[in-house]
Amino acid sequence: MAQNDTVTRILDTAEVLFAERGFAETSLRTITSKAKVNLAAVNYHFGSKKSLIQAVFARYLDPFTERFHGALDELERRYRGEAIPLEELLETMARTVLEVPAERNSLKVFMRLLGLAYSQAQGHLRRYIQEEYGSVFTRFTELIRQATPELPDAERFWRLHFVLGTVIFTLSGLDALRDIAEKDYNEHVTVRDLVRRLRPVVVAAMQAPLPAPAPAGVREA
Amino acid sequence: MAQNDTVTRILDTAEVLFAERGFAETSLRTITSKAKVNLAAVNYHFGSKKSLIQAVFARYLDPFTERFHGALDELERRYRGEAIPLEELLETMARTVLEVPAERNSLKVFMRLLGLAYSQAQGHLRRYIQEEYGSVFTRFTELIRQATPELPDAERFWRLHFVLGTVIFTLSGLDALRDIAEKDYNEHVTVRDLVRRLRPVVVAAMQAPLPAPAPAGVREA
DNA sequence: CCACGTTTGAAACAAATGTTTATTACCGGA
DNA sequence: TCCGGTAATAAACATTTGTTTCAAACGTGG
Repeated sequence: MAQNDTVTRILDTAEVLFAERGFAETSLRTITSKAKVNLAAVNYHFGSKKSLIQAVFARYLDPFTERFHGALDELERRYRGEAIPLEELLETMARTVLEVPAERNSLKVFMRLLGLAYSQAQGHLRRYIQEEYGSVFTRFTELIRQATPELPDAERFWRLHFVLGTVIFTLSGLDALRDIAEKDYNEHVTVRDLVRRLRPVVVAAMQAPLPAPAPAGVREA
Repeated sequence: MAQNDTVTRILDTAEVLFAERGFAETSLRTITSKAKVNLAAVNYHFGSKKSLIQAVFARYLDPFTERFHGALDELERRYRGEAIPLEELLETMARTVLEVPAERNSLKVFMRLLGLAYSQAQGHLRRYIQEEYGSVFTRFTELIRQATPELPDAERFWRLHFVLGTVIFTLSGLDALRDIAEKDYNEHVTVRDLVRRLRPVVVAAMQAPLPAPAPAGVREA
């Protein structure tokens, strides 16, 4: 029991500090002192700081992928081979992302961590996430493909990343943006609120008219 | 001349390393050894690592703001008090962003730095950029406001950042994404090409229907 | 050519970091 | 009760970090 308590307290403290300051900017001493555990406990229970970072992500992503696979199973069952509508897919994705951390009231922490996973260098983290959780993303993009047959493959590829950029960028900079929004528009912004605002924008982006064809013969370095 | 050479070589090296690995993950020793200058040169010429980071940004943002102000002057002259169309404003922004680093073939570095400025903690950097370059952004958003009178202020604020996220995320990760796109779709992607694809998506995002009103009484931590 | 302010250089500094090492405390099963 | 391994603790370790120091080299104006 004592061991579990120490492990949990380290994870709880680490995820908050990581989300607030990033990985390199958060020392093990800051984590352990705030968590009221011994410094060596991190290396004892997790092996290294890198492993601790991965464990922080696993605690969110493991239940997420499980639920998301389940939700996609359910969708495929419901639509029996027919293409699942785009809105339905995006909605399911959003709902699952919101569900998992809601159980611990840590939605904004999870969002910020996702942002950090992309923006911070941390090659080991990207590799870990890709290897451990890449398959669910592949499955999702394949369903998106079936939902948007009118889009050329390359166009869909780029638009998915456009949209991904919107979501990740906004959520990873949420704290700073929230401060401005609160000051300028006197509006308290929750993550849920942001998702509500994101929905029509993301749909519109995916369904935007195709770009004008590329002018021929134009070369660039 | 030798002094200028040292300063320039530090800045050239630092901006590349910062863009690749982030600020905290790039040590002064890595910078100075790669730039073939003495370690103490950074503190001598810039005072501190923080100031070096700011100087890296200033080298891009100074010419950018100058050009952008000029371009906006020209637009306002052309439209003489009437609201400038949204597309025109976005087009001008895009053109200016592309122009400045194009002179040094460093678009992706510039974009990546912009992304880091948002995502990395670095409170001093955000403060510096806000104080030094906030006015040109304020001017731009005011023109955007006049171009989209149908949008509530808060909604426009968030959509601008959604769009900013799309652009910065895509262009800063251009190399990696380009590789995938080339491999999977056998398509060589230029920056111009990407801007062409971005245009309808950005416009659609700004003009998307308003989100459903927030459910009342829902609170969140 | 000299003198003086500027720049470079090698070395040292203090502080902080992740990790390891022994030692002690704990605690459930024989 | 005593033994076993597991966990917690304090201390030390080896690196790495940004910064400072001070002497040497440089170069330019008199």
